[in-house]
Amino acid sequence: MELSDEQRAAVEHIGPALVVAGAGSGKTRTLTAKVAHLIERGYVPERILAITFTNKAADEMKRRLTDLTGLGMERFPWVRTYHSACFRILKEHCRLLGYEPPLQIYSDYQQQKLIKDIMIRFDMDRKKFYAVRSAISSAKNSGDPEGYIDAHPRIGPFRLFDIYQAYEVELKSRNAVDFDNILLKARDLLRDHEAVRTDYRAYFSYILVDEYQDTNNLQAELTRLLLGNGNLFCVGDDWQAIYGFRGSNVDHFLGFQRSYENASIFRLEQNYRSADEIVKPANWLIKYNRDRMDKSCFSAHKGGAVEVHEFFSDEEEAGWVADKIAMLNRSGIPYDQMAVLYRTKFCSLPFEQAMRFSGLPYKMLGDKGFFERKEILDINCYLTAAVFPKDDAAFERILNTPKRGIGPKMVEKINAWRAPDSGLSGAAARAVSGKILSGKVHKELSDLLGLLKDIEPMAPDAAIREVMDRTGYADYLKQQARTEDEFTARMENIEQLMYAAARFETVLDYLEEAALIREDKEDGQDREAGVNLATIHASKGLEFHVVFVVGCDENLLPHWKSRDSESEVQEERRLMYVAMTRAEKFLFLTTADFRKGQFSPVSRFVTEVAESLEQGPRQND
DNA sequence: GCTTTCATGCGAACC
DNA sequence: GCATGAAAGC
Repeated sequence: MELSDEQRAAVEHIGPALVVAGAGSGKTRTLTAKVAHLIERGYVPERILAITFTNKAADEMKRRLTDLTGLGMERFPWVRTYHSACFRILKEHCRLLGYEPPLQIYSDYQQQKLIKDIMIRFDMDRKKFYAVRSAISSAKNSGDPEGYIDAHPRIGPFRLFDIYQAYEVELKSRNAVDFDNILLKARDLLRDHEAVRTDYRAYFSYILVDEYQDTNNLQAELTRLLLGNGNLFCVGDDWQAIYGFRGSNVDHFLGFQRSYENASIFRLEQNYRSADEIVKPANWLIKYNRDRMDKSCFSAHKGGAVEVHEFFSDEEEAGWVADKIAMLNRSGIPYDQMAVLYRTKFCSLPFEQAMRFSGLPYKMLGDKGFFERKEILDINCYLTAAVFPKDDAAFERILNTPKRGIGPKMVEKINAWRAPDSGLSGAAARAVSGKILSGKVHKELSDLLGLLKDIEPMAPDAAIREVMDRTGYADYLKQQARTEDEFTARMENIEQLMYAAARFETVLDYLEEAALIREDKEDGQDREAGVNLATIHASKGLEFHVVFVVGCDENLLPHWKSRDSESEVQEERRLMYVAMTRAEKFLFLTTADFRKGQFSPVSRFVTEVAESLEQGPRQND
């Protein structure tokens, strides 16, 4: 593999190191080369822990490693996300923390349901749901829930401590962990059980972490707990830290040398992606941030351009962007090499409309994850209910999906039959054997319970097929779908699910994997080429020939909620930086005076960028 | 008459 | 996707 001198120096260094890698500097390439290099030097691949930000990135890295080393994918069992690696560790030793295997992962759906139940118990306004969920999550990801709760004791008149505790007690009694608990409990395990810690420390010969700038407190602590010999290699770019809102803490990156004495710092400053005309104004912009490492990014590519355009309304802005895209496409740039990036999801609407109006193909990146789609959620709830009889959320969902004439009142009635320590499905079983229900409901319920019993020991793909056949799920989808296309798409999703599930031997194995994969979308091969519409967050790590950063209004980017805090404004500026550096050749920054019924001046970031454009050699039209 | 289903409007930050 | 109220079904 060809490497620059800077990349090579980082790859060949052994011992604690931080690689400060600018946008487009070949970060992933360096990381992969590093693992390959270690293997060449005799490190055992199975004992290398390489943490990636997403499952997709983990798969991509394994694929590259396979190409590079000739070893099979299975030789890299510890190329994983933090969540995936921690669950593996936690599962192994969960008895030490008082769990009874199998340990269940509560994904968003179950977590939501549980929090809502608890809020009803506390008689809280359901509008506070987001506040409750995010408080619980922040408390955990801070690494010190008690400390967090002391600092944020109340949600309205309610004590966060009481809600938090009620939620944790429920989770524990169901042998379940939510996503944040995967990290929190793994931390507790490694911190409090020396023997376990010593084992893992001895086992891992090298730890590598990608996107280290977006590490949260818990993840930083876990890294330290797992590190035995000081062989730590972290890669990232503090200028691109954009997940502070969900607990990421860039201080771990900035303070790396303080945390790891005698750590070496490597800088990758050459941008191989963007033209210098784009790199320069992006550098200029980021200089307005106070908290950042110094780095002088440059590019050897010339011939790019940055333009700023101001419009009266968002419709006008969107119309212009669509026209420009059509024009650029006529000049030979393929649609999928162009992207429209915006700060918040709702901004996409006028752009979608303009694209449709002009008949241009487009696709939305970071759309609903595969596992959050209704049909996938339904099927997975069937499997979950079969394997985890105590999972009320899953059972309640399938109880009346497809419609069986069992509504909320009937659920109440069934619930009255609940025995201590049994779930809703247990209550249903008692109601059936007690023969207290009307003919139709009795039959429907006993059929459902029979189905769950039958699929429990099956292979996952066979279980899915069985659910489809015996519930008439396809008919239900057909009747629900508004268009024929929607029906076909949903059925194709289920086909794909069956295909993916066939890789696993048991339903339990399959569910564990499915729960850990949240963000993976359908894979791109069968998607038609089109202009990419995405939030800036969703565009991280991607690159396009042409980029439009739209909605550069002072109330939108920076987001109005962030304006009062210096550190949040800095994060917004990094967001702008990420957006700009997605572009290879042409970058358009656009703004509208009037959007969604409100007036807003031009973003301060545009003003900052414009300063550098005036100094540069190139005039904008 | 009670329960479920259907129809409609409203709002959703980033994951 | 959720809340609401009207229509349909047991």
